[in-house]
Amino acid sequence: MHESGNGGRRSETLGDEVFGHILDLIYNCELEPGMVVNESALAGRFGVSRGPIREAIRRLQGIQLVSREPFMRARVVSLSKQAIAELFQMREALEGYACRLAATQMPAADIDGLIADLEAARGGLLPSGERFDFHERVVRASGNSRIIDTLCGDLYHLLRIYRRISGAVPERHELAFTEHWQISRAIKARDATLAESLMRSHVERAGRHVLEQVPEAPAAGADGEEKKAS
Amino acid sequence: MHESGNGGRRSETLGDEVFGHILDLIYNCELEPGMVVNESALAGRFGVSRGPIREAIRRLQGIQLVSREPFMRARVVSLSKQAIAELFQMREALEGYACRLAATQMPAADIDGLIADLEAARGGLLPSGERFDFHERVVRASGNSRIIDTLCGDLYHLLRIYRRISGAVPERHELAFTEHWQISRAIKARDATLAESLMRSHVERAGRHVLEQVPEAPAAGADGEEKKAS
DNA sequence: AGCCTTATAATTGTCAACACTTTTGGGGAT
DNA sequence: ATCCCCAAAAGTGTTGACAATTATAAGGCT
Repeated sequence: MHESGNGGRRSETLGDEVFGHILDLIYNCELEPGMVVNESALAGRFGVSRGPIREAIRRLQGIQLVSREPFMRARVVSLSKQAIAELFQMREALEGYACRLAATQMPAADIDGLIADLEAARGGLLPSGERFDFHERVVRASGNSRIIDTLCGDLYHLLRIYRRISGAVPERHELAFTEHWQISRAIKARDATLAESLMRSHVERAGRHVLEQVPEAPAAGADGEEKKAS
Repeated sequence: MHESGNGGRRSETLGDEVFGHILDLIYNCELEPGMVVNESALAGRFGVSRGPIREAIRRLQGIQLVSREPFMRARVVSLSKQAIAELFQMREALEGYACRLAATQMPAADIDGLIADLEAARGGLLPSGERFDFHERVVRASGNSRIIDTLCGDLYHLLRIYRRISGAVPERHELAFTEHWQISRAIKARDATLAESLMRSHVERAGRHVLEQVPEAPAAGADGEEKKAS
Protein backbone atom coordinates (compact mmCIF):
# COMPACT_ATOMS: atom_id res chain seq x y z
CA MET A 1 0.00 0.00 0.00
CA HIS A 2 1.02 3.56 -0.30
CA GLU A 3 2.94 3.60 2.94
CA SER A 4 -0.01 4.76 4.97
CA GLY A 5 2.16 4.49 8.03
CA ASN A 6 3.78 7.87 7.50
CA GLY A 7 7.24 6.75 8.50
CA GLY A 8 8.36 10.07 7.16
CA ARG A 9 12.07 9.66 6.67
CA ARG A 10 12.18 9.22 2.91
CA SER A 11 13.13 11.84 0.40
CA GLU A 12 9.54 11.89 -0.84
CA THR A 13 7.61 15.11 -1.00
CA LEU A 14 4.71 15.71 1.34
CA GLY A 15 2.54 16.21 -1.68
CA ASP A 16 3.45 12.76 -2.97
CA GLU A 17 2.72 11.25 0.41
CA VAL A 18 -0.64 12.97 0.72
CA PHE A 19 -1.48 11.85 -2.79
CA GLY A 20 -1.11 8.24 -1.73
CA HIS A 21 -3.05 8.85 1.47
CA ILE A 22 -6.03 10.34 -0.32
CA LEU A 23 -5.88 7.53 -2.85
CA ASP A 24 -6.15 5.09 0.02
CA LEU A 25 -9.06 7.03 1.45
CA ILE A 26 -10.85 6.69 -1.85
CA TYR A 27 -10.07 2.99 -2.06
CA ASN A 28 -11.29 2.46 1.50
CA CYS A 29 -14.51 4.22 0.64
CA GLU A 30 -13.81 6.73 3.36
CA LEU A 31 -14.15 9.11 0.47
CA GLU A 32 -17.02 7.70 -1.54
CA PRO A 33 -17.80 8.85 -5.06
CA GLY A 34 -19.65 12.13 -4.96
CA MET A 35 -18.27 13.31 -1.62
CA VAL A 36 -16.50 16.62 -1.47
CA VAL A 37 -12.77 16.70 -0.88
CA ASN A 38 -12.15 19.47 1.61
CA GLU A 39 -8.67 20.92 1.58
CA SER A 40 -8.67 22.35 5.09
CA ALA A 41 -10.19 19.23 6.60
CA LEU A 42 -7.59 17.00 5.00
CA ALA A 43 -4.84 19.40 5.97
CA GLY A 44 -5.88 19.17 9.58
CA ARG A 45 -6.28 15.43 9.40
CA PHE A 46 -2.82 14.80 7.97
CA GLY A 47 -1.16 17.51 10.02
CA VAL A 48 0.20 19.40 7.04
CA SER A 49 -0.49 22.72 5.41
CA ARG A 50 -2.96 23.16 2.61
CA GLY A 51 -0.19 23.44 0.04
CA PRO A 52 0.68 19.76 -0.29
CA ILE A 53 -3.02 18.89 -0.10
CA ARG A 54 -3.70 21.13 -3.04
CA GLU A 55 -0.95 19.50 -5.05
CA ALA A 56 -2.26 16.04 -4.30
CA ILE A 57 -5.81 17.04 -5.22
CA ARG A 58 -4.60 18.61 -8.43
CA ARG A 59 -2.86 15.41 -9.31
CA LEU A 60 -6.02 13.45 -8.62
CA GLN A 61 -7.88 15.90 -10.80
CA GLY A 62 -5.29 15.36 -13.49
CA ILE A 63 -6.09 11.66 -13.65
CA GLN A 64 -9.79 12.47 -13.46
CA LEU A 65 -10.37 10.89 -10.09
CA VAL A 66 -11.90 14.05 -8.66
CA SER A 67 -13.79 16.78 -10.39
CA ARG A 68 -12.31 20.17 -11.15
CA GLU A 69 -13.99 23.52 -11.46
CA PRO A 70 -12.34 26.77 -10.38
CA PHE A 71 -13.95 27.83 -7.13
CA MET A 72 -16.27 24.90 -6.74
CA ARG A 73 -15.46 22.31 -4.16
CA ALA A 74 -13.77 19.24 -5.54
CA ARG A 75 -15.66 15.96 -5.42
CA VAL A 76 -14.66 12.37 -5.90
CA VAL A 77 -15.89 11.44 -9.33
CA SER A 78 -19.01 9.37 -9.48
CA LEU A 79 -18.91 7.60 -12.79
CA SER A 80 -22.11 7.29 -14.73
CA LYS A 81 -22.86 4.05 -16.50
CA GLN A 82 -21.83 5.63 -19.73
CA ALA A 83 -18.55 6.82 -18.26
CA ILE A 84 -17.82 3.29 -17.08
CA ALA A 85 -18.64 1.95 -20.52
CA GLU A 86 -16.30 4.49 -22.09
CA LEU A 87 -13.61 3.54 -19.62
CA PHE A 88 -13.84 -0.09 -20.64
CA GLN A 89 -13.85 0.84 -24.30
CA MET A 90 -10.60 2.69 -23.85
CA ARG A 91 -9.20 -0.21 -21.95
CA GLU A 92 -10.30 -2.51 -24.74
CA ALA A 93 -8.44 -0.43 -27.30
CA LEU A 94 -5.27 -0.02 -25.27
CA GLU A 95 -5.08 -3.41 -23.63
CA GLY A 96 -5.91 -5.15 -26.88
CA TYR A 97 -3.08 -3.34 -28.59
CA ALA A 98 -0.74 -4.05 -25.69
CA CYS A 99 -1.62 -7.70 -26.03
CA ARG A 100 -0.79 -7.55 -29.72
CA LEU A 101 2.61 -6.07 -28.92
CA ALA A 102 3.20 -8.66 -26.25
CA ALA A 103 2.43 -11.45 -28.70
CA THR A 104 5.21 -10.30 -30.97
CA GLN A 105 7.79 -9.07 -28.49
CA MET A 106 7.47 -11.02 -25.27
CA PRO A 107 10.47 -13.31 -24.69
CA ALA A 108 9.55 -16.98 -24.83
CA ALA A 109 10.81 -17.55 -21.31
CA ASP A 110 8.54 -14.83 -19.96
CA ILE A 111 5.56 -16.34 -21.73
CA ASP A 112 6.19 -19.68 -20.10
CA GLY A 113 6.58 -17.93 -16.76
CA LEU A 114 3.31 -16.12 -17.27
CA ILE A 115 1.47 -19.34 -18.06
CA ALA A 116 3.05 -21.10 -15.11
CA ASP A 117 2.01 -18.33 -12.73
CA LEU A 118 -1.45 -18.25 -14.24
CA GLU A 119 -1.97 -21.94 -13.56
CA ALA A 120 -0.39 -21.68 -10.14
CA ALA A 121 -2.67 -18.82 -9.20
CA ARG A 122 -5.65 -20.85 -10.33
CA GLY A 123 -5.14 -23.81 -8.03
CA GLY A 124 -4.95 -21.60 -5.01
CA LEU A 125 -1.86 -19.73 -4.00
CA LEU A 126 1.38 -18.32 -5.17
CA PRO A 127 4.32 -17.55 -2.93
CA SER A 128 2.85 -15.75 0.04
CA GLY A 129 1.80 -12.19 -0.45
CA GLU A 130 2.26 -12.36 -4.20
CA ARG A 131 -0.91 -11.41 -5.97
CA PHE A 132 -1.17 -12.42 -9.59
CA ASP A 133 -2.45 -9.82 -12.02
CA PHE A 134 -2.67 -11.28 -15.50
CA HIS A 135 -3.61 -8.05 -17.19
CA GLU A 136 -0.75 -6.11 -15.67
CA ARG A 137 1.71 -8.78 -16.67
CA VAL A 138 0.54 -8.70 -20.27
CA VAL A 139 0.46 -4.93 -20.41
CA ARG A 140 3.99 -4.65 -19.08
CA ALA A 141 5.15 -7.21 -21.61
CA SER A 142 4.10 -4.82 -24.36
CA GLY A 143 7.22 -2.78 -23.73
CA ASN A 144 5.44 0.47 -24.52
CA SER A 145 5.99 2.51 -21.40
CA ARG A 146 3.42 5.11 -22.33
CA ILE A 147 0.67 2.54 -22.70
CA ILE A 148 1.89 0.83 -19.55
CA ASP A 149 1.71 4.05 -17.56
CA THR A 150 -1.76 4.85 -18.82
CA LEU A 151 -3.22 1.44 -18.15
CA CYS A 152 -1.44 0.66 -14.90
CA GLY A 153 -1.69 4.22 -13.65
CA ASP A 154 -4.58 6.47 -14.53
CA LEU A 155 -7.10 3.91 -15.72
CA TYR A 156 -6.19 1.42 -13.06
CA HIS A 157 -7.10 3.84 -10.28
CA LEU A 158 -10.48 4.53 -11.78
CA LEU A 159 -11.26 0.90 -12.43
CA ARG A 160 -10.25 -0.07 -8.95
CA ILE A 161 -13.10 1.93 -7.48
CA TYR A 162 -15.64 -0.08 -9.40
CA ARG A 163 -13.77 -3.33 -9.16
CA ARG A 164 -15.04 -4.01 -5.67
CA ILE A 165 -18.57 -4.16 -7.04
CA SER A 166 -17.93 -7.13 -9.27
CA GLY A 167 -15.11 -8.60 -7.22
CA ALA A 168 -16.84 -11.35 -5.30
CA VAL A 169 -18.56 -13.33 -8.01
CA PRO A 170 -16.90 -16.76 -7.90
CA GLU A 171 -18.37 -18.17 -11.10
CA ARG A 172 -16.73 -15.35 -12.99
CA HIS A 173 -13.28 -16.39 -11.80
CA GLU A 174 -13.40 -19.66 -13.69
CA LEU A 175 -14.48 -17.96 -16.89
CA ALA A 176 -11.76 -15.37 -16.47
CA PHE A 177 -9.19 -18.09 -16.04
CA THR A 178 -10.29 -19.78 -19.22
CA GLU A 179 -10.09 -16.55 -21.16
CA HIS A 180 -6.71 -15.70 -19.68
CA TRP A 181 -5.48 -19.10 -20.64
CA GLN A 182 -6.65 -18.71 -24.21
CA ILE A 183 -4.95 -15.34 -24.47
CA SER A 184 -1.74 -16.85 -23.15
CA ARG A 185 -1.87 -19.57 -25.77
CA ALA A 186 -2.35 -17.03 -28.52
CA ILE A 187 0.65 -15.08 -27.27
CA LYS A 188 2.74 -18.23 -27.11
CA ALA A 189 1.68 -19.06 -30.66
CA ARG A 190 2.80 -15.54 -31.65
CA ASP A 191 -0.61 -14.94 -33.18
CA ALA A 192 -0.81 -11.20 -32.59
CA THR A 193 -4.16 -10.68 -34.26
CA LEU A 194 -5.82 -13.48 -32.34
CA ALA A 195 -4.25 -12.35 -29.07
CA GLU A 196 -5.55 -8.83 -29.56
CA SER A 197 -8.98 -10.06 -30.55
CA LEU A 198 -9.23 -12.35 -27.54
CA MET A 199 -8.11 -9.65 -25.14
CA ARG A 200 -10.67 -7.26 -26.57
CA SER A 201 -13.45 -9.76 -26.14
CA HIS A 202 -12.29 -10.51 -22.64
CA VAL A 203 -12.21 -6.87 -21.57
CA GLU A 204 -15.52 -6.18 -23.27
CA ARG A 205 -17.10 -9.08 -21.42
CA ALA A 206 -15.68 -7.88 -18.12
CA GLY A 207 -17.05 -4.43 -18.83
CA ARG A 208 -20.51 -5.75 -19.55
CA HIS A 209 -20.37 -7.71 -16.32
CA VAL A 210 -19.43 -4.68 -14.27
CA LEU A 211 -22.17 -2.64 -15.91
CA GLU A 212 -24.74 -5.27 -14.96
CA GLN A 213 -23.70 -5.10 -11.34
CA VAL A 214 -23.54 -1.35 -11.06
CA PRO A 215 -26.65 0.25 -9.51
CA GLU A 216 -29.03 2.46 -11.41
CA ALA A 217 -28.57 6.11 -10.46
CA PRO A 218 -24.89 6.76 -11.03
CA ALA A 219 -23.85 10.39 -11.32
CA ALA A 220 -25.59 13.75 -11.07
CA GLY A 221 -25.31 14.71 -7.43
CA ALA A 222 -28.76 16.16 -6.83
CA ASP A 223 -29.86 13.46 -4.45
CA GLY A 224 -29.19 12.86 -0.77
CA GLU A 225 -25.47 12.26 -1.28
CA GLU A 226 -24.36 15.43 0.38
CA LYS A 227 -21.84 14.07 2.82
CA LYS A 228 -18.63 15.88 3.52
CA ALA A 229 -15.20 14.56 4.12
CA SER A 230 -13.99 14.67 7.69
CA MET B 1 -4.80 30.32 -28.82
CA HIS B 2 -4.70 30.19 -25.15
CA GLU B 3 -5.57 33.81 -24.68
CA SER B 4 -2.01 34.90 -24.56
CA GLY B 5 -3.21 38.43 -24.30
CA ASN B 6 -3.80 38.22 -20.57
CA GLY B 7 -6.98 40.24 -20.66
CA GLY B 8 -7.50 39.07 -17.13
CA ARG B 9 -11.15 39.75 -16.47
CA ARG B 10 -12.50 36.23 -16.74
CA SER B 11 -13.39 33.95 -13.91
CA GLU B 12 -10.46 31.77 -14.79
CA THR B 13 -7.87 30.92 -12.21
CA LEU B 14 -4.38 32.37 -12.50
CA GLY B 15 -3.08 28.83 -12.53
CA ASP B 16 -5.20 28.04 -15.57
CA GLU B 17 -4.01 31.15 -17.30
CA VAL B 18 -0.36 30.45 -16.58
CA PHE B 19 -0.86 26.91 -17.81
CA GLY B 20 -1.89 28.22 -21.19
CA HIS B 21 0.94 30.74 -21.23
CA ILE B 22 3.60 28.13 -20.57
CA LEU B 23 2.02 25.88 -23.16
CA ASP B 24 2.38 28.68 -25.67
CA LEU B 25 5.98 29.19 -24.62
CA ILE B 26 6.64 25.54 -25.35
CA TYR B 27 4.87 25.73 -28.70
CA ASN B 28 6.81 28.86 -29.63
CA CYS B 29 10.03 27.06 -28.81
CA GLU B 30 10.81 29.74 -26.28
CA LEU B 31 10.97 26.77 -23.99
CA GLU B 32 12.72 24.13 -26.07
CA PRO B 33 12.79 20.48 -25.11
CA GLY B 34 15.41 19.92 -22.45
CA MET B 35 15.35 23.41 -21.03
CA VAL B 36 14.66 23.88 -17.34
CA VAL B 37 11.41 25.44 -16.26
CA ASN B 38 12.29 27.85 -13.50
CA GLU B 39 9.44 28.69 -11.13
CA SER B 40 10.80 31.97 -9.84
CA ALA B 41 11.77 33.19 -13.30
CA LEU B 42 8.33 32.48 -14.71
CA ALA B 43 6.69 34.01 -11.66
CA GLY B 44 8.59 37.22 -12.23
CA ARG B 45 7.90 37.12 -15.94
CA PHE B 46 4.14 36.71 -15.55
CA GLY B 47 3.91 39.00 -12.55
CA VAL B 48 2.34 36.43 -10.27
CA SER B 49 3.42 34.48 -7.26
CA ARG B 50 5.05 31.09 -7.45
CA GLY B 51 1.86 29.34 -6.36
CA PRO B 52 -0.01 29.51 -9.66
CA ILE B 53 3.22 28.72 -11.50
CA ARG B 54 3.63 25.58 -9.48
CA GLU B 55 0.11 24.48 -10.26
CA ALA B 56 0.60 25.04 -13.95
CA ILE B 57 3.87 23.15 -13.94
CA ARG B 58 2.33 20.30 -12.04
CA ARG B 59 -0.40 20.08 -14.61
CA LEU B 60 2.18 20.01 -17.37
CA GLN B 61 3.96 17.27 -15.47
CA GLY B 62 0.68 15.40 -15.23
CA ILE B 63 0.39 15.25 -18.99
CA GLN B 64 4.08 14.40 -19.22
CA LEU B 65 5.11 17.55 -20.99
CA VAL B 66 7.75 18.36 -18.41
CA SER B 67 9.78 16.03 -16.23
CA ARG B 68 9.13 15.53 -12.57
CA GLU B 69 11.51 14.62 -9.78
CA PRO B 70 11.16 15.94 -6.23
CA PHE B 71 13.85 18.56 -5.76
CA MET B 72 15.30 18.43 -9.21
CA ARG B 73 14.54 21.26 -11.55
CA ALA B 74 11.76 20.56 -13.98
CA ARG B 75 12.63 20.35 -17.67
CA VAL B 76 10.60 20.35 -20.83
CA VAL B 77 10.55 16.76 -21.99
CA SER B 78 12.86 15.88 -24.80
CA LEU B 79 11.40 12.79 -26.38
CA SER B 80 13.78 10.08 -27.46
CA LYS B 81 13.14 8.30 -30.72
CA GLN B 82 11.74 5.40 -28.81
CA ALA B 83 9.41 7.66 -26.85
CA ILE B 84 8.10 9.11 -30.10
CA ALA B 85 7.60 5.63 -31.47
CA GLU B 86 5.68 4.66 -28.35
CA LEU B 87 3.60 7.79 -28.65
CA PHE B 88 2.58 6.89 -32.17
CA GLN B 89 1.86 3.33 -31.15
CA MET B 90 -0.52 4.55 -28.50
CA ARG B 91 -2.11 6.85 -31.00
CA GLU B 92 -2.43 3.96 -33.40
CA ALA B 93 -4.29 1.92 -30.81
CA LEU B 94 -6.57 4.70 -29.64
CA GLU B 95 -7.21 6.44 -32.91
CA GLY B 96 -7.77 3.15 -34.66
CA TYR B 97 -10.37 2.20 -32.12
CA ALA B 98 -11.96 5.64 -32.28
CA CYS B 99 -12.20 5.21 -36.03
CA ARG B 100 -13.92 1.88 -35.53
CA LEU B 101 -16.45 3.50 -33.23
CA ALA B 102 -16.97 6.33 -35.68
CA ALA B 103 -17.66 3.84 -38.46
CA THR B 104 -20.54 2.36 -36.53
CA GLN B 105 -21.94 5.41 -34.75
CA MET B 106 -21.30 8.48 -36.83
CA PRO B 107 -24.52 9.93 -38.27
CA ALA B 108 -24.69 9.67 -42.04
CA ALA B 109 -25.06 13.42 -42.40
CA ASP B 110 -21.89 14.01 -40.42
CA ILE B 111 -20.01 11.55 -42.60
CA ASP B 112 -21.04 13.43 -45.71
CA GLY B 113 -20.05 16.67 -44.06
CA LEU B 114 -16.67 15.24 -43.18
CA ILE B 115 -16.03 14.09 -46.73
CA ALA B 116 -17.18 17.42 -48.11
CA ASP B 117 -14.84 19.35 -45.82
CA LEU B 118 -12.02 16.96 -46.61
CA GLU B 119 -12.34 17.59 -50.34
CA ALA B 120 -12.82 21.30 -49.81
CA ALA B 121 -9.68 21.49 -47.69
CA ARG B 122 -7.79 19.65 -50.38
CA GLY B 123 -8.40 22.12 -53.18
CA GLY B 124 -7.19 25.00 -51.15
CA LEU B 125 -9.25 26.74 -48.55
CA LEU B 126 -12.22 26.45 -46.30
CA PRO B 127 -14.17 29.35 -44.86
CA SER B 128 -11.54 31.77 -43.66
CA GLY B 129 -9.75 30.91 -40.48
CA GLU B 130 -11.21 27.41 -40.36
CA ARG B 131 -8.50 24.83 -40.20
CA PHE B 132 -9.49 21.29 -41.11
CA ASP B 133 -8.25 18.52 -38.84
CA PHE B 134 -9.36 15.18 -40.18
CA HIS B 135 -8.09 13.20 -37.23
CA GLU B 136 -9.79 15.36 -34.66
CA ARG B 137 -13.06 15.15 -36.56
CA VAL B 138 -12.93 11.36 -36.64
CA VAL B 139 -11.88 11.08 -33.03
CA ARG B 140 -14.73 13.30 -31.87
CA ALA B 141 -17.16 11.26 -33.93
CA SER B 142 -16.28 8.24 -31.80
CA GLY B 143 -18.48 9.62 -29.04
CA ASN B 144 -16.17 8.27 -26.34
CA SER B 145 -15.29 11.34 -24.34
CA ARG B 146 -12.46 9.66 -22.49
CA ILE B 147 -10.71 8.67 -25.67
CA ILE B 148 -11.45 12.09 -27.12
CA ASP B 149 -9.90 13.84 -24.14
CA THR B 150 -6.81 11.67 -24.23
CA LEU B 151 -6.17 12.05 -27.95
CA CYS B 152 -7.17 15.69 -28.33
CA GLY B 153 -5.65 16.70 -24.99
CA ASP B 154 -2.61 14.98 -23.57
CA LEU B 155 -1.28 13.28 -26.67
CA TYR B 156 -2.07 16.21 -28.90
CA HIS B 157 0.17 18.53 -26.90
CA LEU B 158 3.08 16.14 -27.12
CA LEU B 159 2.65 15.47 -30.80
CA ARG B 160 2.39 19.14 -31.55
CA ILE B 161 5.96 19.70 -30.44
CA TYR B 162 7.27 17.26 -33.01
CA ARG B 163 4.72 18.13 -35.65
CA ARG B 164 6.66 21.16 -36.77
CA ILE B 165 9.50 18.89 -37.80
CA SER B 166 7.52 17.04 -40.42
CA GLY B 167 5.05 19.78 -41.15
CA ALA B 168 6.38 21.26 -44.33
CA VAL B 169 6.77 18.28 -46.61
CA PRO B 170 4.35 18.93 -49.46
CA GLU B 171 4.51 15.54 -51.13
CA ARG B 172 3.25 14.02 -47.94
CA HIS B 173 0.08 16.09 -48.06
CA GLU B 174 -1.19 14.37 -51.16
CA LEU B 175 -0.58 10.92 -49.69
CA ALA B 176 -2.30 11.96 -46.49
CA PHE B 177 -5.30 13.15 -48.45
CA THR B 178 -5.58 9.84 -50.25
CA GLU B 179 -5.41 7.92 -47.00
CA HIS B 180 -7.91 10.22 -45.34
CA TRP B 181 -10.24 9.75 -48.26
CA GLN B 182 -9.98 5.96 -48.06
CA ILE B 183 -10.73 6.07 -44.36
CA SER B 184 -13.75 8.24 -44.99
CA ARG B 185 -15.06 5.79 -47.56
CA ALA B 186 -14.68 2.92 -45.11
CA ILE B 187 -16.60 4.87 -42.50
CA LYS B 188 -19.32 5.69 -44.99
CA ALA B 189 -19.50 2.01 -45.92
CA ARG B 190 -19.87 1.24 -42.19
CA ASP B 191 -16.97 -1.15 -42.45
CA ALA B 192 -15.63 -0.76 -38.92
CA THR B 193 -12.83 -3.28 -39.24
CA LEU B 194 -11.53 -1.78 -42.45
CA ALA B 195 -11.80 1.74 -41.08
CA GLU B 196 -9.79 0.79 -38.02
CA SER B 197 -7.21 -1.02 -40.07
CA LEU B 198 -6.78 1.88 -42.47
CA MET B 199 -6.46 4.38 -39.66
CA ARG B 200 -3.85 2.26 -37.98
CA SER B 201 -1.81 2.02 -41.14
CA HIS B 202 -2.15 5.73 -41.70
CA VAL B 203 -0.97 6.65 -38.21
CA GLU B 204 1.81 4.11 -38.36
CA ARG B 205 3.01 5.58 -41.64
CA ALA B 206 2.88 9.08 -40.24
CA GLY B 207 4.88 7.93 -37.26
CA ARG B 208 7.55 6.35 -39.41
CA HIS B 209 7.75 9.57 -41.39
CA VAL B 210 8.24 11.68 -38.29
CA LEU B 211 10.89 9.31 -37.01
CA GLU B 212 12.82 9.64 -40.25
CA GLN B 213 12.87 13.41 -39.94
CA VAL B 214 13.79 13.58 -36.29
CA PRO B 215 17.48 14.18 -35.62
CA GLU B 216 19.78 11.63 -34.09
CA ALA B 217 20.58 12.50 -30.48
CA PRO B 218 17.21 13.04 -28.86
CA ALA B 219 17.11 12.82 -25.07
CA ALA B 220 19.67 12.38 -22.29
CA GLY B 221 20.72 15.89 -21.38
CA ALA B 222 24.45 15.45 -21.00
CA ASP B 223 25.37 17.54 -23.98
CA GLY B 224 25.60 21.27 -24.47
CA GLU B 225 21.87 21.81 -24.00
CA GLU B 226 22.15 23.55 -20.69
CA LYS B 227 20.08 26.61 -21.35
CA LYS B 228 17.83 28.08 -18.77
CA ALA B 229 14.46 29.71 -19.08
CA SER B 230 14.35 33.47 -18.99
C1' DA C 1 -46.22 29.34 2.66
C1' DG C 2 -43.03 30.32 -1.06
C1' DC C 3 -39.54 33.10 -3.31
C1' DC C 4 -36.19 36.59 -3.86
C1' DT C 5 -32.72 39.52 -1.54
C1' DT C 6 -29.11 40.10 1.66
C1' DA C 7 -25.66 39.12 5.25
C1' DT C 8 -22.76 35.53 7.15
C1' DA C 9 -19.93 31.60 7.02
C1' DA C 10 -17.21 28.17 4.70
C1' DT C 11 -13.96 27.15 1.08
C1' DT C 12 -10.82 28.00 -2.50
C1' DG C 13 -7.22 31.07 -4.78
C1' DT C 14 -3.06 33.91 -4.06
C1' DC C 15 0.81 35.73 -1.84
C1' DA C 16 5.26 36.43 0.62
C1' DA C 17 8.35 34.44 3.92
C1' DC C 18 10.81 30.41 5.73
C1' DA C 19 12.92 25.49 5.57
C1' DC C 20 15.06 21.98 3.08
C1' DT C 21 17.71 20.06 -0.96
C1' DT C 22 20.55 20.34 -4.79
C1' DT C 23 23.93 22.66 -7.44
C1' DT C 24 27.93 25.45 -8.00
C1' DG C 25 32.32 27.33 -7.01
C1' DG C 26 36.58 27.62 -4.41
C1' DG C 27 40.33 25.88 -1.29
C1' DG C 28 43.25 22.39 0.57
C1' DA C 29 45.27 17.70 0.71
C1' DT C 30 47.27 13.83 -1.87
C1' DA D 1 47.16 18.55 -11.68
C1' DT D 2 43.37 15.77 -9.73
C1' DC D 3 40.30 14.76 -6.39
C1' DC D 4 37.64 15.50 -2.23
C1' DC D 5 35.44 18.40 1.01
C1' DC D 6 33.11 22.41 2.37
C1' DA D 7 30.62 26.81 2.09
C1' DA D 8 27.74 29.97 -0.67
C1' DA D 9 24.08 30.33 -4.00
C1' DA D 10 20.14 28.92 -6.48
C1' DG D 11 15.91 26.46 -6.52
C1' DT D 12 12.21 23.72 -4.79
C1' DG D 13 9.03 22.39 -0.87
C1' DT D 14 6.22 24.07 2.92
C1' DT D 15 3.79 27.22 5.76
C1' DG D 16 0.44 30.62 7.55
C1' DA D 17 -1.99 34.79 6.50
C1' DC D 18 -4.88 37.41 3.33
C1' DA D 19 -8.05 38.09 -0.80
C1' DA D 20 -11.70 36.44 -3.81
C1' DT D 21 -15.59 33.45 -4.56
C1' DT D 22 -19.22 30.37 -3.56
C1' DA D 23 -22.39 28.12 -0.39
C1' DT D 24 -25.51 28.75 3.57
C1' DA D 25 -28.93 30.79 6.34
C1' DA D 26 -31.71 34.48 7.91
C1' DG D 27 -35.06 38.11 6.85
C1' DG D 28 -38.48 40.65 4.26
C1' DC D 29 -41.81 40.84 0.52
C1' DT D 30 -45.76 39.06 -2.45
